[in-house]
Amino acid sequence: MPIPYRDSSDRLLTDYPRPSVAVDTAVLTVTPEAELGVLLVRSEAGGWRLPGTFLHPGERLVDAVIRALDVKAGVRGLAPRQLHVFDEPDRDDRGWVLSVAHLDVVPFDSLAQDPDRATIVPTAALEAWLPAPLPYGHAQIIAAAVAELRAEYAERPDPGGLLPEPFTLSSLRRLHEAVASRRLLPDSFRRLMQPQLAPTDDVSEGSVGKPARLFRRAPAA
Amino acid sequence: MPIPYRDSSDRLLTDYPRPSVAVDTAVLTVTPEAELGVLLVRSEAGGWRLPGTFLHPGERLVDAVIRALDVKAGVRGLAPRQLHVFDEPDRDDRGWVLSVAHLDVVPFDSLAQDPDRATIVPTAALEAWLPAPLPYGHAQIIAAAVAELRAEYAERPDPGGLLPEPFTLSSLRRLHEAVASRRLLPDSFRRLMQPQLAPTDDVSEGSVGKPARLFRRAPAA
DNA sequence: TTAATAGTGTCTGTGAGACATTATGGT
DNA sequence: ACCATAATGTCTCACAGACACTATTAA
Repeated sequence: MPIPYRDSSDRLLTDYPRPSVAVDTAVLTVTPEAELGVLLVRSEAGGWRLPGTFLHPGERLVDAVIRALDVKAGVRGLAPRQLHVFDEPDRDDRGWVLSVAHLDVVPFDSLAQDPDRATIVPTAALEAWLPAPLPYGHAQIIAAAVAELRAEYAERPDPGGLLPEPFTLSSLRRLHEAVASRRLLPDSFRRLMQPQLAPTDDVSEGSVGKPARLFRRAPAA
Repeated sequence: MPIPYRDSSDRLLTDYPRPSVAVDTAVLTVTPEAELGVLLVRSEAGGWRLPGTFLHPGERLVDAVIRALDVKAGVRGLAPRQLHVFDEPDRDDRGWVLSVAHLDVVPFDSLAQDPDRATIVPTAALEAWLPAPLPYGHAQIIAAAVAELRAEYAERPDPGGLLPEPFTLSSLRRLHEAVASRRLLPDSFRRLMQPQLAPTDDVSEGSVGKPARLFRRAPAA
């Protein structure tokens, strides 16, 4: 129960109108075609938008993100990160709505898509793919999410856990190249990442060329 | 006027209780003693806290920050940056309150302090200085603000505009040392910062030793 | 045997760190 | 003349980039 409280204007806290608070999430993944993609769902208006929902009473933002992805896109098992609050008063025609943008990373195979409800769009070709611009500044959110993801992948091996273990350095590098959407130097990549990986005694098999050693993500640091 | 809208649970948007949204700001500065300090104001309960306020209807978060600093601490002329949303449901005993943490940087001389209302506390000695822990997770906010400020000062010369122009490389380095709270190597500092500064034809005077060239912050990049 | 890929060794250029040397003011 | 500080020159070491060379498998 709120405790009565007067601010500097001597109005009760509960007197003020309050904004609705929504969460919108850019779910990023790497497609089998090695492209960085984002999950979009159909909006009520018929177009496409990022999955989102309104925050329920007493709910954590993270829990609202997980709930929205489960209900709207059938996605589970996530670790969302907060990006930014979008607060333009006129950004949403449903009223005064603040949106807290989030980023999440999910393996492509975990995104069992119902094509009528959800789809994965390559971030590089977002505008060309969409019939109409995304509402509510969602394009800004995707841009911020991609920038954040690239910053994380530039430092650590697959922090989003997109690659099933064990994996080779080559497959890890191809994943990172998809995230960065540019070629990475094999030498520099190996020097940066190999110390952060746990080696196994196994090697890859079934392909031409010398079999590659298999690694797992590092146990400690 | 909000447009009626039914979500997946078939409840009207306006049916849901909404959270109060507050802004809390860590105003950082460097004191004449070359310490990194944060502005605290007296709370209604008698202790100390970060200056903050509730978001008014239709107001931008940035404007709420500026209003709070003006009203509660007499500070003007700011460029706040958003840091993070704190959403623990029980963090505020006045009810369901989300707090959007902000960072701002202000020259020490612009903080005309009324000692009964506001004070500057060295961030390094925060816990030792305070009679009681800060409420509402404000210590977390300060830690995040200091980390963000240090990241910015590691890259660019005085992005917060704390130093009056023109200035010498030595005084700029002493400022950056105060922000980082560690010694910086003069050689590396000069090599990183001098290309980002605009030289003037003047030199410092009135001190012992060879006069130093004076610089201004870079015009472009 | 050849093609293809994995993995290693090594050369080079750049830049950080360290420090010596010169420049130029005040005392 | 001497001291203090600014400014410059240069040596060394670490590392990124580049590339040659070896290793190991499938076809």
